[in-house]
Amino acid sequence: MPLYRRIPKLRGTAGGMHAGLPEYVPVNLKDIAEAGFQDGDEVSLETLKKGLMNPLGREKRLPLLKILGDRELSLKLNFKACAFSASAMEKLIYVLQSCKTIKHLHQVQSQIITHGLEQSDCIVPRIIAACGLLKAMTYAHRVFDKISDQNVALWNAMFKGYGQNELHKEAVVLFSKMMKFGVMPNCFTFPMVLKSCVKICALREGEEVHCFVIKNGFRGNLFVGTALIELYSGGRVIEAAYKVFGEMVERNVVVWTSMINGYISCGEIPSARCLFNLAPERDVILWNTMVLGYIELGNMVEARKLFDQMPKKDVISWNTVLNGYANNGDVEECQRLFEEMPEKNVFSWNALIRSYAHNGSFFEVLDAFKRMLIEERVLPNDATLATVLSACARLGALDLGKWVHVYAESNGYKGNVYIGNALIDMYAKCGIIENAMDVFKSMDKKDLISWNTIISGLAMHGRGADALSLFGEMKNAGEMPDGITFIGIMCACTHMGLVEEGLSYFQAMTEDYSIEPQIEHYGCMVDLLARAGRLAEATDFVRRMPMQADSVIWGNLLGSCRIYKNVELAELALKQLIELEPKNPANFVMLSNIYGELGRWKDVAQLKVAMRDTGFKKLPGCSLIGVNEVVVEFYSLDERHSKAEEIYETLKGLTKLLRSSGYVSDIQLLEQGT
DNA sequence: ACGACCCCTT
Repeated sequence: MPLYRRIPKLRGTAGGMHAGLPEYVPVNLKDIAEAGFQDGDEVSLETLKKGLMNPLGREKRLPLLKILGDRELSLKLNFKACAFSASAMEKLIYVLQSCKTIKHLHQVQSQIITHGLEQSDCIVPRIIAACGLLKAMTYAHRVFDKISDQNVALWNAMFKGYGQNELHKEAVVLFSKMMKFGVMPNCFTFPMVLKSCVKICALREGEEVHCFVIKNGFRGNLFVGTALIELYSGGRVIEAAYKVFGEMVERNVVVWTSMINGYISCGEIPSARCLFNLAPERDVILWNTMVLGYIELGNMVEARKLFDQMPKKDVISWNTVLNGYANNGDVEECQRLFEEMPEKNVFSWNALIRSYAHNGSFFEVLDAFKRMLIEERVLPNDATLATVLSACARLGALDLGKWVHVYAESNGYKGNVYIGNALIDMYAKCGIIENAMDVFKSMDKKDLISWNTIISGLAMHGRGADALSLFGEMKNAGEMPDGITFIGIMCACTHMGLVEEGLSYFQAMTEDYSIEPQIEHYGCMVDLLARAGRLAEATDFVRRMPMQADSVIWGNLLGSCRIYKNVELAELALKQLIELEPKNPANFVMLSNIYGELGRWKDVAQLKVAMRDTGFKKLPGCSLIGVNEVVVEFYSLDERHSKAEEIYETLKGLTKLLRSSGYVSDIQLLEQGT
């Protein structure tokens, strides 16, 4: 027990070796100091007793007095050697828990060692826990290995740390080591290890753990049972999960919830609902689970019906349905529900904002965000800022984006990967690739998305060489590229006209990285070839694709046909496009432009008729620019802006300026040619 | 000393 220290540490002049004195004596340095004693004082036991009794005779001190009894001892107080009582131990534990850096932890550890507590059952698990919070599990393992008597609590602390840090594989490996050493797990061990098995889809290992559970008689435990149900549900062996559920003698609402959740995640909603109806007790979490089940299977109507039936709703219930509407694109219902909510938290705001973003209503995203800031009841979190930044990216709202950047940094979101990634994207899309690069470089933790975002950002800005060199750095950093990475890479090659390189990256993607090319990749390759003028090869690529080319591919091909004035292929592309999207007049416009550029006015006229027959008008292209912190949208020949006249005057001036410096537009070329 | 079920992101 930590309360007791060996007597020699509290050196008494009359000797701690006094016959009959218990080997361990509780001491409390703080109390002794508080009672006015000082280091080096020689006191009789009687005095000490009186001093300690004096202030209020707190119960904590009584054991000391009891054990020391009435012996006539004279003690020389040695504060340094004198050790830790409960309160000092608590202090030490508190310090351990509040370690902010690994350096700090080392300092506390040296304290621990000075006091000879480095093997203490009470302290070591806390050290491991502190390592877990500091994401230093390798170090934790070193500490763990140095402990001679590893009890279950220590093992459990390791499992917990691994779980917290997503080191599930390590947890599972450690468990097999534990079994090999013959250490007896307890009821806390199994749920943690099983959870790690679920996380890494280690069903087989999980089954082995299940065997140990049975062997050690833990299968009646509610926590263990819940974990087993989750193991089998996660492994899509719902029958096995149900077997565990059925064999449990005692089931609480958590067990029922896990089982129902298992059916839901296996897509068996009728079974889930059946169990839901049978459940002897339904708490708000079970209701929420069932509502979410319907939502996940796309049944918003049933979800809403259940939601309306709920006897008690918490903020999560509301958010669940809110998110359902947000993800299903029902902005109106989402909005309505949001206003009705009795209590809103940051998730509620995020759902509303995301529903706008999902719907492409980016101005509303910004408005909702501003409203959130003004109302001040709920602070935005990293998810909020990431969504807002992506809206800024879409709108080109650089000023607000910059503002969010400053806000994020002054609110401690500096190390957040989501925000970092969103910032890279925002700056790239707003045209400031240097800032995107700065953000990228400043991130001390980067993930795959950070690399993908900066690579495609550079590619889009025509900085293909930088994109490709970053791809090299990415590999050096040990980050595994995925399909998205290669889209960026191929895009970079396309921009630089590096056809052969592009083709070889495409090959490497499948051969070296075993990434199965998606339609986007084929599209990139078609684009790569077509833009380089190798239209025949591009067409060939389209033919050899394992899937049907979509409108994007044909559209891009049509675009290249315009540049290289290949009418036959353009007509073929248009034919495909009309089949794929008969309602999109933009396709006609493209071919019509090609005819026009070649002076085939008869064909242009014919196409116009065909286009009119479709009955659809081409939506004019829309541009968005940020002016004085406000984003303005305008169309071709748009006169809605209050300063339209001024704008067009400026534009005219700009065009004049461009011409005087030798710029010739396509239209003029056309005029000259005919 | 240690534990389970529901809402959030690029």
